[in-house]
Amino acid sequence: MNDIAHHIGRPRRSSKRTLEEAAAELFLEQTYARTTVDQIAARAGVSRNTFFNYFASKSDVLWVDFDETVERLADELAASGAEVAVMDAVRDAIVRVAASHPDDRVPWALTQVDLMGTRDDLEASGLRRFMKQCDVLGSFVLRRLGDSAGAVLPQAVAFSVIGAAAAAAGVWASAGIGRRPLADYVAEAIAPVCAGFAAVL
Amino acid sequence: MNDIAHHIGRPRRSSKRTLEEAAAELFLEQTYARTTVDQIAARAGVSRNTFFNYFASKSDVLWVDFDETVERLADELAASGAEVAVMDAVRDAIVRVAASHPDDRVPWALTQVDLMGTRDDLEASGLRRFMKQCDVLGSFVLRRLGDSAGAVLPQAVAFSVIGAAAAAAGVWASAGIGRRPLADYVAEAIAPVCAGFAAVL
DNA sequence: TTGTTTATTGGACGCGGTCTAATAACGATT
DNA sequence: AATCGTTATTAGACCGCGTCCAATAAACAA
Repeated sequence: MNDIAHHIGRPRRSSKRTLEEAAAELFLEQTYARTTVDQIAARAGVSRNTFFNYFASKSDVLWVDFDETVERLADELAASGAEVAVMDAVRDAIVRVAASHPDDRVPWALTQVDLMGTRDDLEASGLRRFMKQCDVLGSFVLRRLGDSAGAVLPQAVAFSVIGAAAAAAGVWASAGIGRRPLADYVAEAIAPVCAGFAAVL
Repeated sequence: MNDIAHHIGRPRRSSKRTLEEAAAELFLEQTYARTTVDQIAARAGVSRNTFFNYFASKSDVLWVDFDETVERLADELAASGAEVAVMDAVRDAIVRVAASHPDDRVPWALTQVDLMGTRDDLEASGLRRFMKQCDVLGSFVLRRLGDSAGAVLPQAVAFSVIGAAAAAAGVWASAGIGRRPLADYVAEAIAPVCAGFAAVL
């Protein structure tokens, strides 16, 4: 994952960051849809196949910032003690993850959605990440509650809380310069959801 | 949209239903991922281009049932009177839409997700529908609340409620034979979310 | 020098999706 | 019956994403 520590074998010629920056330039010039993988690779000075060596798909380059911060959700959840109520643990973990996101890094995916009507693979990559977070959160809630809550509620918690957080991220991204920190938006969005579930769990 | 009433021009040789049934057979035989558009068209007795004449994309064939029922959400929302509280209107509208769904029709999209790890375009089509419902619901909440609720809450309502409903649909789909009606799952999932927002709006 | 490991590269392929132009099948008009 | 307008189907070409494989290049180690 890191760019350092390659003691053996041929050294890397490029990096995720390099490719992301090359892609970012092209996205600004001609939008995401009109930018081909060949162009990104060419501007980064590597071949097309090398691009796929760093990213599994073209759209993955839109989510590097997002992926880096949201990877920590599982850790934050695991770090919560069993004495704190489930929904409080959920809310605090998500807000902490949001707070750890650098204020100036807006994932490209969120800006390009507004720019043009959300292309296919962009949506694919978005839902993949959405579902992944739901998996993480849903299994946590299921562990904490056991079978007592039935099959629906844990899933409902996961989908609605992550959904509210996604909505907050969207508003945050489109708020432009002068926006408040991401964690503020997220906290406002998920607090009612968590409160609602806390009342029935 | 309907298959009838083509008084002028060349009559249609196929229909969405025909193509969907041809696709369903192939999906059962070899899963969604391993089925090509050419195969679907061939089994339905038409050319590949004709398929795209009925569906905008391969994955759209997975959602015909879903699309048909969920198209009514906007109407249900519009039919609600201004005297009923916002979140009550939202909850009732969604439950009514869910109740109108025939119990035996499980959208292919929901079954194929379990079957194999959710292919790209399947996810793309899923998020497209998710976002569309969020648009419908979000603009309704915005109309009802005006600017008083800020920018985040209406979006948060839309995303979390639709998210909860999607979770319910997923549980419903994977519950197999003997499951309760879809509306039961949906009502259980979205009630806490609606209650949570009702407390702060 | 030789071997090992890893990264890069080129080339080919399949598939989804778009586009255009040609054609086929209908009703209506003359 | 011949013609016209309308709509559906079709063939064909094209682009771009993503995958696969074999060849090569660049490092280190023995």
